[in-house]
Amino acid sequence: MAKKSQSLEPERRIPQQARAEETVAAILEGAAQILEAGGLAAFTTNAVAERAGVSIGTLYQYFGDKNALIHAIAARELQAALGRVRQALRGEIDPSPEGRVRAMIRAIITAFRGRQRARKAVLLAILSQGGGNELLAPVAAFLAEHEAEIGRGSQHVFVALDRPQLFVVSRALMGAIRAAVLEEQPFLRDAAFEDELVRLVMAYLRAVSAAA
Amino acid sequence: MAKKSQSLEPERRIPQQARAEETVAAILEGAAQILEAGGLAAFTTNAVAERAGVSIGTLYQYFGDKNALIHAIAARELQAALGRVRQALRGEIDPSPEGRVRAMIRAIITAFRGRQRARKAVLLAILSQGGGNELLAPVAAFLAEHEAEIGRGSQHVFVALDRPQLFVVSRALMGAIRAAVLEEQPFLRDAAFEDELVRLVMAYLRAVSAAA
Amino acid sequence: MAKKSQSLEPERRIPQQARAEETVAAILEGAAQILEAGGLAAFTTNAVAERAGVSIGTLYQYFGDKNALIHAIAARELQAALGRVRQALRGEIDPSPEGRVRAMIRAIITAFRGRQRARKAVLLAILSQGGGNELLAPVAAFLAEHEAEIGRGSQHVFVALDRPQLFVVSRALMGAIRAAVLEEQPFLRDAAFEDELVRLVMAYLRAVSAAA
Amino acid sequence: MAKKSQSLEPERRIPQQARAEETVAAILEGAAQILEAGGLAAFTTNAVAERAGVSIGTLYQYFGDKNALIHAIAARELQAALGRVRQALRGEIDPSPEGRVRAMIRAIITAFRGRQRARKAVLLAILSQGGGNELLAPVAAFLAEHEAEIGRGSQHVFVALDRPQLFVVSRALMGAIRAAVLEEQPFLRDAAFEDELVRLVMAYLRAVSAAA
DNA sequence: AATGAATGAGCCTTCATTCAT
DNA sequence: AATGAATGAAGGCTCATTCAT
Repeated sequence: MAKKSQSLEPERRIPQQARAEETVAAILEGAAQILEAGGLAAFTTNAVAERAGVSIGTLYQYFGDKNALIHAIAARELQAALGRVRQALRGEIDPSPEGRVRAMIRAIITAFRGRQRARKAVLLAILSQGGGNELLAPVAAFLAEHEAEIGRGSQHVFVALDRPQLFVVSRALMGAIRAAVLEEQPFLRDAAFEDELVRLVMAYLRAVSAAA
Repeated sequence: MAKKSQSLEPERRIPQQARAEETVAAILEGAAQILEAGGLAAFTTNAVAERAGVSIGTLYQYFGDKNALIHAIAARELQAALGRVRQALRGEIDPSPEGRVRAMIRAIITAFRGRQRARKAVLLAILSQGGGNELLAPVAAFLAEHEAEIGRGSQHVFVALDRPQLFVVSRALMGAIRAAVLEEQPFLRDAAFEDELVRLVMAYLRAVSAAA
Repeated sequence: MAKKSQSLEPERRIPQQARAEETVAAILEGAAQILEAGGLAAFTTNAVAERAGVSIGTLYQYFGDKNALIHAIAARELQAALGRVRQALRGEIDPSPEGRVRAMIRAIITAFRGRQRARKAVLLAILSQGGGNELLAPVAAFLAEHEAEIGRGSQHVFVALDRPQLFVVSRALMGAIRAAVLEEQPFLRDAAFEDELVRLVMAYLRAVSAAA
Repeated sequence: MAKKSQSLEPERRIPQQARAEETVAAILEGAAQILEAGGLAAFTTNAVAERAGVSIGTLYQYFGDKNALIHAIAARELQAALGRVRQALRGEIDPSPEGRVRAMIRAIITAFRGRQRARKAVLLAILSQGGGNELLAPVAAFLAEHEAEIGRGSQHVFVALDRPQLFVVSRALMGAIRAAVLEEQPFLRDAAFEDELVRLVMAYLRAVSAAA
């Protein structure tokens, strides 16, 4: 794989017309489909272009190289996932801390369902080029933001977490979910899995607050 | 047409002479070095052979295909890592459950130093072909063995964990450590980080045992 | 892993531009030249591409694999040979059955001159993969067509031949010619040789029709 | 394939001891088995050595290169075939010309049964290197010898065939049989096939003698 | 803006052959 | 005589990328 561009955004040509945006969207969608259907092995620029119904030349008009394309889908998938989490958190009712934690975990797990292969492939591709860091930032930010929310409120069970503590919970939680995705664990959909994740987070939060 | 091999062991020829064993060792070492130096992208059979100071034909005499080679290093690296953890656990004194947990976590963190890229690359390669399951056996064995140890003793705080629970703790713990490594977090060496990990695991274990 | 193709026609891409058709023609011609010059041993995809003045990638754009290429030249050579036979049959005058048989035999012998090595190589290649059957269709069609012609006319000496009989005459005839060619027999050009072949075929046809 | 030796006989070392002869026999038998089982594609020197239960080095002690090995089996197979034909001709009873012809044809067909793949592979290999001529000598000799026999006797239906005539019948006959073998025609075992061959030869012989 | 034919570096793999033991 | 580990030239094939139209 050539290493030329690291940018998350298309670089060659910034779409300025409606048609161009459609083209970019088609390419991105085609890429996601290829990934979902055949994994990273089937993910060739030619295959993506064909699936997108676009010529290979056009693809290169919007994505400087294969890398740029991968980063673009990664970003797209990530945004979509975060959006779904945010969405899922909107409707939540149970205001207890555990209720909130569970809501968040469920939202995340849910966000990770569907197009699992594509997600896995993207993850793998990103990781294999050491470009993962940029993508973690939004996740961390999201967690921090909602962690804060959880700590707030009348019940206020939790003290605020410091940096390392925030790091540990968030990465531990994501680590478990990510592993389930990457290893294609069947219990990803089980209620028991969700329960254990809730237990993990809650136990940690309580322990931290007890120590304070 | 090539006949694909999935075995962890070299398949083509089982070394019968001293020279042959040296050759296999050289290839494995060469492979690890290439991986460490250039990651998966640089990992070509020709490069490995050259680094190992062996002809490409010789490499294929012992490893049916590129895959077999990757599996072999994966197994080797894994054994080495587990060995280092085991080693680190030997010297431990504090017999309390928390002492044991801390010892293990410290051992793992320690084991994660050196040849990180190679380890990462191997992991990626294995994961990207879905062939990882076979490699889990030794890990499971190791965990079972030490879980038993941990659960032993007068205090006996913990009940045995079931499959999903084991998955959650282990992956959460590894997820946090891995993230710290990959993101090159400075607090990787801090005692505070270790403390939080211990807190996480202990809190979870207590919560599980309390629920039982 | 490559996906094997058995089709007689280029499969990868059906030429849609004039340039593409030229390219395919160039490849086919290059392949025939390589075969003629160096036989099957020299027939490597790289050599063909180079001789054709085309990149190896381009070759594979039109021929899924080496096999597809061989089948394509085989089909081409066969068509050409049949064409020459057909051509040679045009000018014939003597309308008697023997006259027709002789015309055909002479046409075949004539058709066997030039690019002999290429023809031989193609034949060998096809046979060595057992894929020859598909190529028999045109030959069968040709024979049927001309057999009908021969059987026509007032004299109507011949009954239609059944499958084994057709096989026997055609292969016997071709066997004798082929042997003469391969062994480079000097009498290949003698009228006497042609006479004997005619005698062989006529005698057989008469025997069959007498038995019916 | 390297082109070094064209000799029919092992060249490196002429077996002078019983053990050596056994070794050569084992290699030849192994080669025939490999050919029968996997065709020309599976016929690698290493595979032959292994099947023969001999080291690759030993194989090269007796056969200078792969070619020499192929020629050796070809010669062996040919001798065996001729032997079987001779054998089959011994017991023949029907002394009529047609009886003799049929006996010979049946003997030849019979000789071609069994190990068809090996025979085919050998034939192909020989032909593809243009080295076939040397192998024809024994066949020609055999045919001449027996042709004479057939023409002899009280009934004496046939005049002696001249060179081109002998060539035509023999090659036509062999051509039909060879084609049936190479194309793996199922009717190779049918009585009808034999009948047609007999008809072909007899018709030709009668035509020649009638003309004389 | 788009097309798609063309490119070619380079990968994986095979297998005939050698030679030290 | 025999062994078998080692060799390495060479072949088939892929795929990211370019550029003339």
